[in-house]
Amino acid sequence: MARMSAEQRRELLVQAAIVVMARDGVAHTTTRAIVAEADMQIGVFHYCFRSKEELVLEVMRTISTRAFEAVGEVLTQTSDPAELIERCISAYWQHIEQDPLQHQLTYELTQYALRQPGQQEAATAQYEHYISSMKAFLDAAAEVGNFTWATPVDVLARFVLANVEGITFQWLVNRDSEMAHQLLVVLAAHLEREAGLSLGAPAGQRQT
Amino acid sequence: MARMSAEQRRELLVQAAIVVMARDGVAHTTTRAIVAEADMQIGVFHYCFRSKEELVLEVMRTISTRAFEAVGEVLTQTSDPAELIERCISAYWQHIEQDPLQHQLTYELTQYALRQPGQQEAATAQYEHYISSMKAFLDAAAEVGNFTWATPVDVLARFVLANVEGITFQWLVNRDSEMAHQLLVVLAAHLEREAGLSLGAPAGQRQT
DNA sequence: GTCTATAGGAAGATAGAC
DNA sequence: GTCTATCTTCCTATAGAC
Repeated sequence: MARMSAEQRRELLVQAAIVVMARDGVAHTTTRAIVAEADMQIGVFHYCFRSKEELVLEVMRTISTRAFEAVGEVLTQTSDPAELIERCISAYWQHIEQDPLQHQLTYELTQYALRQPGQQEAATAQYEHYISSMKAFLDAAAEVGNFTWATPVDVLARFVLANVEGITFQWLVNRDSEMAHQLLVVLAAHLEREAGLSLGAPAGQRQT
Repeated sequence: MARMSAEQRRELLVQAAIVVMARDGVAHTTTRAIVAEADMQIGVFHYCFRSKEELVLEVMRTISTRAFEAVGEVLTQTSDPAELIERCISAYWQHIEQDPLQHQLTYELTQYALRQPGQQEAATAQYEHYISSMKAFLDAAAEVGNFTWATPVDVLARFVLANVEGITFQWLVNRDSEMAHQLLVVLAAHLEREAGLSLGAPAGQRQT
C-alpha cells in the first residue's frame, strides 16, 4: 500500500468509522470492519490509534461539530421572526431525514460514552457543544429577528435541544414523518410565543 | 439447586437481567453475568430462553410497563389543573432521580432493538405503549381538571413524551438537576397554556 | 511505515453426565 | 430439570518480518 502519514490515515479511519457505525451501529462495529471500509490492513489500526476507544472519542469530536451546521445559513435568509423559526426547524428536519442513521449514531455514541468508564466527560462535552451551538443560534435569531426570548437563552437552548432530540428520537423509532412534522409545529408555536409573537391568541379554552 | 419451574426461572432471570443491564449497560451485559446475578448456573439459561435476544425482548416488555406507573396516582389527589400538571411532572421526576440507571436502560434497549435485525418492531411497540399511556393520562387529567387540551391529545401526548424523554436524556448526561427542573417548569408552563390557563399572560415582549 | 500471523481472551450456545 | 465442561466464533491487540 502507498505510504501515507499516520495523521492522514487517522482521518480516513475516522471517516470510515462513521460510515460503518452509522450503518451497523456502534455495538456491532469492529476494528476489522473499519479498516476494511477504509481499505487498509488490520495491522494499520494500532499505529494510528492506541485503542478502539481512542478512535471512538475522535469520532465523537468529529461528528458533534456537524450536527448543527446545516441550520446556520438560514439566519441570513430572512429576518421575519416567525418565518425564521419555521425555516430553521424545517432545515434541521431536512437534515435529519436525509441521513437518519447518522443521527441515530450520535445518540448511540452518547450512551456508549456514558457507559464507558472514564468517558462520561466525552458525553458531557458533546452536550456542552450542542448547547452552546443552540445558544449562539438563538441569540443570532433574536438579533436578526429583532426580538428577545421570554425565557433566559441559557434555559431555552436546553429546552429546545431536549425537544428536538426527543422528537428526533421518537421519529427514529416509528418513522412517522407526518407526526414528527406536527410535533415540530407545536415546538415552533412555543418558540413563537417565546419570541413574543401571537400575544393575543389563546392556545385553548376552559370548559364552562 | 432446588427444582423450580422453567417459567419461574424465566421471571427471575428477567429481573436479574434488569439489574445487571441497568448497572453495566446493555452492551456489556452477558448471559454469564445474568445467571450469576440470579445465582444460577450457565447451563440454565438455554432451557429457559432460546437465545439472549429472546430474553432481551422479555426485558423490554417488562420494563416498559413500569415507566409511567408512578405518575398515575397523582390524578386522584387534586383537581386543580395547574397543580395537577405540576404534581405529575414532579412525581415523574422523583421517579427518574430515584433510579437513573433504570431509565438510561430504557433508552439503551430501544436503540439495541433498533439495531437488531427483526426487532425494530419491539422498539415501536415500546413507544406505542408509552404513547398510549401518555394519551390516557392526558385524557384523565383533562377529565379531572375539567378542561380540554388545545392540541389534539394524539399529538400532545407525543409532544410531551418527546419533551420528557429529551429532558431526561439530557439530565442523564450532565446530571444538572437544577437545570432539568427549570426545563420542566417551561414544559409545565406550555402544558398550562395548552390547558387554556394563563390566557392573558404574554410570554415575551417585542423589542422597540 | 506496512503487512501477516497469531496471541489471548471473552462471548453465546451446546453436549451429555447426573 | 440441573450442572459441568467444552465447542465455535469473533474480538482487540501485539509480535515481528519486510
